[in-house]
Amino acid sequence: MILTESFYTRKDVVKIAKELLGKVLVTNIDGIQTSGMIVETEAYAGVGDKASHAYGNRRTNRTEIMFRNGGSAYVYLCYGIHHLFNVVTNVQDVPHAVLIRAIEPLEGIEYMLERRNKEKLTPALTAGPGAMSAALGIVTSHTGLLLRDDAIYIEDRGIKVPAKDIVAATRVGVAYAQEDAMLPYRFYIKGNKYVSKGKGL
DNA sequence: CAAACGATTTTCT
DNA sequence: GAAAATCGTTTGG
Repeated sequence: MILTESFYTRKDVVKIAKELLGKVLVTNIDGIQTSGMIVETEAYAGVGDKASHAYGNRRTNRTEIMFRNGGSAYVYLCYGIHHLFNVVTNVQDVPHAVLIRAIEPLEGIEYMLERRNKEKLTPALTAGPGAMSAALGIVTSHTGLLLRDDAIYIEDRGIKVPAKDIVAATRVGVAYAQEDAMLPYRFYIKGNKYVSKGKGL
């Protein structure tokens, strides 16, 4: 079943990040359906989190999406090249989000390979936030879409991830966040090949 | 209005 | 292992 608004509007973004592991992210873009199981996420706890774009209640045109009610997509362009896909959580005016960092390809693998200009399936196809977005066809113009729309949604296919297979670690690429960079806000499925290497693990 | 920078990936040495 | 690619957002003048 497709996750409903009540899944996203809960207040514990760290818990949601953990629960998203094993869920299936589906995109329907340009008439092509592609999907993959989420194997790696990161929580961004809004106002009090220096690594978040919304730290200190910073409200700009770009971050406005995060202040919405949970269940929207927040797509951000990084380094002018990479489209990073986030899920907005919590209720209106609380800018929490979960960055989806990696998936294990399920459907439409041939189209993902084509989008990424690759010949054969390797973990590099979807391991990492920029790579994953490219494979699924996600771009910044999808920001603000509801995750209940046809274009992008997340569903529960009954995949259960045992608690012992969920690993908590520090987030990637947020060294500038000082003490908040030490928080165990990154979660991934132990042993899964499609988990990104990151930089400091 | 101009300048600096980044929740990354790829490629070259 | 190191550096480049590349542009929207943010911040300062």
